[in-house]
This record gives sequence, structure tokens and C-alpha cells, in this order.
Amino acid sequence: MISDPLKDYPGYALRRASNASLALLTPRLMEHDLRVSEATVILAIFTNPKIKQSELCKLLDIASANIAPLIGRLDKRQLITRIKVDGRSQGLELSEMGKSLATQILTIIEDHERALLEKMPEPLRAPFMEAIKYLWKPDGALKGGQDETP
Amino acid sequence: MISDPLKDYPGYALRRASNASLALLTPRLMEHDLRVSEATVILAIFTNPKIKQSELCKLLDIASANIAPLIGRLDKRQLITRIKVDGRSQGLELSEMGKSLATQILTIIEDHERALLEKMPEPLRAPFMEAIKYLWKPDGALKGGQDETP
DNA sequence: TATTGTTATACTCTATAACTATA
DNA sequence: TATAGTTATAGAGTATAACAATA
Repeated sequence: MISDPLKDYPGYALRRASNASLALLTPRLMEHDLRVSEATVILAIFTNPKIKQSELCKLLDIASANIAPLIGRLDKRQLITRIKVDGRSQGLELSEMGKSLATQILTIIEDHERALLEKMPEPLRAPFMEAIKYLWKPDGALKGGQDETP
Repeated sequence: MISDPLKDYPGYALRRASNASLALLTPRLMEHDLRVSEATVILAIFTNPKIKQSELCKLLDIASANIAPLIGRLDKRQLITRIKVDGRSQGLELSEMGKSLATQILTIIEDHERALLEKMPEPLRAPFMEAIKYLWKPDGALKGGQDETP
């Protein structure tokens, strides 16, 4: 009988489960001509109007080199507007079209995430969500909170 | 204050945690000139000698088009041997060098996975591992078990 | 006809380096 | 000097289509 030697390891299970989740979500967002990363950025701007690209990078753990073309695509589609903050940085906001798209994205993602959670027995859901947060740093260890000794 | 609108969703948390895990594991395997996918395949062959490529694909959820060049690289490095089963398929086995590398990989991965799990409080570890298995299909729904009605 | 393995190709995400301009 | 943003480029994972050889 063939068996998977890594199936009981958390990091491996994370990778497999994440891939399975993305395989379900990607085609649903593609109907709106959006990648998962683009949808994530749109929602982050929706929740944090006037956020700067550098702040988005920290929040979502994306390299600044990679967010530049992504923001460029959203700008070209007139989903966002850039508002000069100072000479070198710009606050990002959603256009009306962007806000409308954001609410549609939110519907898709909420439905997707609800379906994911419903795959596991109810008593495991809360412990799962609590546990997984120890494996990354929500809100990107951003300003405001007490950081781990700098 | 900047906040992440998706941080309480399981699929998003999976993606972030998986990326964080890979960012730690990748450089450690790179010291042995191995990608994560290559190390995974080596261990799968180690555990399942004579496994065929098509079985590896099902087990690890990799498209056959993508495993061909990967196997080719392992073959060129003389880490595996291909043993003809019939005219169109071949059983894969590790060479002595491959087996030696497999044990080193296992040490790295076990250390990595142990460190991951230790990031969360002990009482959450078992529920986490139990819960996450509902989000993918370990052993790729392979032969031997009772499948979901074909 | 179906299966196994392969090649070619393309898209996405990620990573690094080098650069401009501003503070 | 340090920060914000950009460009170019490369590496890696994943996806589809097309194909040859075999069962």
C-alpha cells in the first residue's frame, strides 16, 4: 500500500491544504479577471483607505518589487486612485468601481471560507483558527502594537 | 490603525502560514541543492520503493507534466534508478546515494516540523493536526481504501 | 480506447539586484 | 543615509494541450 510519509507533519499539511484551497478560490475570482493576490490587495485597500504601498507590503508580506506591477494593473483598470502623500509616497483608495468590485470579492471569499471551515467538524473549527495564528504574524507586526523587543 | 480584513479566514491563514513555513524550510534544503518538491518526492520514493510516476502524481497531487522534469533531475544526479515494470511504466527506487540523502532530508524536515508545532501551545497541537486533515485528502484517495462512490 | 510518460508553453507567486526620487 | 517606489530578471509551482508508446 502506498502511503505519504509527510502527511502527519504540520508544515506539509499546511502546504497541501493551502494548495487545495487556492485551487477552489482561483477560478471563482478569475470570473472577475482577478488573481488571488489582486483580490487580497483590493480588500486591504477597502479596509484601510489611504494605505501606502509600503504599508501594504508589510501587511501582506509581499516584496515591494512585486506589489508595484500589481498596483499598476489595478490602476490601469481604474479600480484604485493614487493620492500623493508626499513626494515619494501615495495613499491608495478604491474608485467607485473598485468599491463595487470589493463587495463582490468579499461575497465570493466569505462563501469560499465558510465552505472550507464547514469541511471540519464544528468543535475543531475554533481551535484550528486559534492554532494557525501562531504560525504567522497577523497584521504583519505593524505599528501600534507592542513589538517583540527591537 | 492598519488591519488585515482576511486574517480571521481559514483559507487565507493557510496561505500565509504555508508561505511562512516554506520560507524557513527552503533555504535549509537548498544547502543540499534540493527544492521542497524534490525533497518530498525523494521521501515518497524512500517510503514506497518501486512506486510509479503516475502513483507519485496521485499521492502528492502533482500534474504528471510537472513531475517528469523533476524525476529527470533526480535521475541525472543519480539519486534514483528507474526499473522497467512494463513497456510504458517504471518503478522508482533510491540509489545508495539517494537513500543517504533521504535520511539527511528527513532530519531537516523533522526538525523543521517540530519547530513549527512548538510555536503553538501544546493543547492546540493535536486539534490542529486533526482539523487540517479535513482540508485535503491525505494519501491522495489512493487505491486500497474505499473510495467515494465512483 | 485508455494509460503512462514526455515535451512545450504559459501564468502566477516569489526573490534579488539595481535604480530614481525624495526625506 | 534611509525610505518609497520602480524596473528588470530569475526561480519555482502549477496548469493545459499535444504527443508517442504501450496496454
